[in-house]
Amino acid sequence: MKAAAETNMPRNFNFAEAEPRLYDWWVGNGWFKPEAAPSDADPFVISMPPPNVTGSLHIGHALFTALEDLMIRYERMRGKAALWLPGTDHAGIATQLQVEKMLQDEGTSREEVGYEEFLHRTWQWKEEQGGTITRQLRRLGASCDWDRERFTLDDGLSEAVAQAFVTLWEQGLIYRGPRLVNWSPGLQTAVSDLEVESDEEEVTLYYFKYPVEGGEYLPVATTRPETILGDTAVAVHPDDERYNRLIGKRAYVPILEREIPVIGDEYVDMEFGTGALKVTPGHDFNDYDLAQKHGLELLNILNKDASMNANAGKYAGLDRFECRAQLWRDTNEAGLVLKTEPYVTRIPRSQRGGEIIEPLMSTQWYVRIQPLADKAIAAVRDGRVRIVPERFEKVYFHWLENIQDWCVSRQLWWGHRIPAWYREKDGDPQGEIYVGRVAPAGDGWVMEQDVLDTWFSSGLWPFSTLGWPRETADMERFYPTQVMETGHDILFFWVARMIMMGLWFTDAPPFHTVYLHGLVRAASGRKFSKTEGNAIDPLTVVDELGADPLRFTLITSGTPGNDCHLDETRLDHSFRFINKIWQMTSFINMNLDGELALGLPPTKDLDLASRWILSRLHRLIANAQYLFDIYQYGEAGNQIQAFMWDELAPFYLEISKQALYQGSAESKETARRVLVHVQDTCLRLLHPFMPFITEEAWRYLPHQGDALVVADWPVADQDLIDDDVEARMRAFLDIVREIRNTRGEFKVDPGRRIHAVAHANPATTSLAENAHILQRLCNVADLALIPTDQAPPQNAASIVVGDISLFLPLEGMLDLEAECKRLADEGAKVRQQLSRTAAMLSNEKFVERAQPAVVQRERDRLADLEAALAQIQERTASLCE
RNA sequence: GGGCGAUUAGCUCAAUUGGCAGAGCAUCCGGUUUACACCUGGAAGGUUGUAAGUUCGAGUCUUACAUCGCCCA
Repeated sequence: MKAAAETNMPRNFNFAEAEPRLYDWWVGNGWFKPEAAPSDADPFVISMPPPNVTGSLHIGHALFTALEDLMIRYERMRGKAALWLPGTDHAGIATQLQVEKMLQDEGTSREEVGYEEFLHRTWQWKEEQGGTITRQLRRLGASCDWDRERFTLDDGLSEAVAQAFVTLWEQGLIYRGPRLVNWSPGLQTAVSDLEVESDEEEVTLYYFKYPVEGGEYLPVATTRPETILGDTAVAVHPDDERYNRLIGKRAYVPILEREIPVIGDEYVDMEFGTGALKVTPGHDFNDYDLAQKHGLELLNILNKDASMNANAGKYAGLDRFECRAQLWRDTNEAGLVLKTEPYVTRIPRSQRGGEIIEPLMSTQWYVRIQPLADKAIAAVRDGRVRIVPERFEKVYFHWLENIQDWCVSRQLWWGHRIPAWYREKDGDPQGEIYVGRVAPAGDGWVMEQDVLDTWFSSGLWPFSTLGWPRETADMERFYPTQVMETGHDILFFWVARMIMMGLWFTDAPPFHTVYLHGLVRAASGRKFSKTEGNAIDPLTVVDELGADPLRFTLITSGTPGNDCHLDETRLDHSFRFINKIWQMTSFINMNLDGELALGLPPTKDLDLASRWILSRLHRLIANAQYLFDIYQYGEAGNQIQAFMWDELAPFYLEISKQALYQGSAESKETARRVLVHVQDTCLRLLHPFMPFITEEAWRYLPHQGDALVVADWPVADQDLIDDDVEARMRAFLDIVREIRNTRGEFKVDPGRRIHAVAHANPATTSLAENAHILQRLCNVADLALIPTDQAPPQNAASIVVGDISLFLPLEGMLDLEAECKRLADEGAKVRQQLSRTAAMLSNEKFVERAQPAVVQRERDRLADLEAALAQIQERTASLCE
């Protein structure tokens, strides 16, 4: 099989021109679709964790895109029917806020325009603005099957959500009822535990007297004085001798003078604060539990906007913080204030918006999650689902084992409306509840206003996107999927819920592997944020450097699961690597001559350097494969880069010039075939990392097949891996480095050709046969072999590497004194290494217990060092004594 | 309070079952030799956070401690 490459390769890679062109070409040929593979190919599926439809690309998106695209492109090249299914989620709160802001700018509001119009406007917004992020993913080269793109509010996915909800209801796993929830006063909706972030903040701790009957009082401390108004008990520890005589007596809520009991409970920590605890069951989760236990009254003092309600007496109507200030002044006037002091505690804030969340009684829908969690625990426990890195399994177990029922209702308009209807019964407008896919027959039914948590639909994503609950061909072929790749920060939000829902509804784990990446931070270690101005904008990088450097840098900058501090200088380096790849390809391309036979010549026809580079290459393939198998993509990328930049380019390409410029027709042909094989293989290995440059460069190498994107992934040929060849070549390259150093030391003009002389032995003979290596790499014109009994030239520098000893006649340049010092230094270095190696080998336990290969390696080294030392000593004797 | 991670060159990070600690950037010295100045030859830079332990051998395994970060309560 022969093939010719395209000619007239441009001097540089024009990424700005090539990236969109190649992307359209790939899409146009349908190569991103699983149907591009044979119909009997094994599927490999990743469902993209759907980015927020309101979002625009940030560095975290770029990282997940780089990683998922890498996996997909790799498996595609391995012949799988690769499907990367993209989409976005409707992001209930975020989207609603976006549209509400728009309405506000127009001088109107959600309430004013009404439900129907609001939804209309939101869909309109989604159609116009919602494609931003997916357009941006394309710029990164994401090889998604866009024909299968989904949105969580699509008809099909909405059907899946309704189906799931109704099923859970029928199974008795959904209930509705009044509970204390995390309430967002600004958004006026309940949010789940996961959407609340509690960080330590400096606040004030207020100490005051709680009046108790008989003129006594209990000292109590609180960070939220306004909640005093909702107190329904004061608690002390039964063993607390300071206070326990007061248990059973009546206390009086300050200002309101409402009567409440003093109770005893071991829950109270005697050491903490004053040792007495005010109990506010309506606005504190712990107090709520305590109240349940003691049958205490539950009092709500807040309106939905966190202003005080009628239960707050004269404070009704005040904002919660105004009330706090006012009440404290009044308490002071009443002579009940003890003191205030600064205090650090965790304040619950909304993940979106940052306002302080209030525990508030309200009626919500809940999923009884434990049965689902149990299945999800078992699936990871028994290995049906594997989490990479493994340590996150502990985090996963801990969360699922302590999981609370999931509040799934949200008081929003944008989202999946809960498929429930109410009808008046016995005077209660919600006396009768119906849950089902369609409205119940009969009059008087009113549909539930609340929508479901966005994450409820995300949990169904791996299968709802494939058509579930319908039995579609995609569902049949592509489910379960293979890998879920996402950030470790959303292990609970997405991954755990997907596993729970997947197991529950499809009886299969939705994927067999969870790969978690870390967070990308600025080099300073701070989290990226626009306000701090330390954000690296991926689109700016793509504009300036192209998508490939960004992708390569992101993947090679860290290790799985660990956060990484992105260093911008690495972006420049990756950019230069791309130029390097281009120039290497260009060199090969310009040395082609029409059609070239593909594949390698027989090994016996290859010279040492060619066998060396092929051995190195196939060792690299084997290493890369190993690293891919254990998800160490970053290290694989670094190794490929190191091979190309540090071995292929500076050594083999240079050496091959001998054949290309001065060789026979056969040796030219051989060199071309080796070069093309090596470069072609490197481009294949790099394609999942850097799709654009590799695809474009590949056109300029003779090849078979339509495109690199659908070319075969390299497989290591063990027969080409040759330890002896590598060892010999390594010695020769050491010689080269020594000669370069020596030339530098004696200030030999780099352009000046020099000669070398050596005593003939098998090693030097081999080197003499490969003298073109010395010519090309250190400008040594020839290597003359002399009989061992002939004295070497005196005015010469000595190069000693193992059993090879070379003399460089440097008449007029050699400084005898300097040369003797050099020899002495060299001798000292060798002696030092020699003593270290000798010490190891004289350790009986080492020889006895270390792996034989390790011992042998040390023995070989000892022999080499001894030979080198002998040469140095001999030379020193003849030259310097 | 519980759990997890990190601590390696000035900075950002690597290091495949334990086997002579590496790279990029920065620094210093040198090169416009026909693939590449988006290049290239060389140099310097380390008690791998501390202290013990296991082992012939520890950045890697064990224990304790310190500092930083994250998650959960």
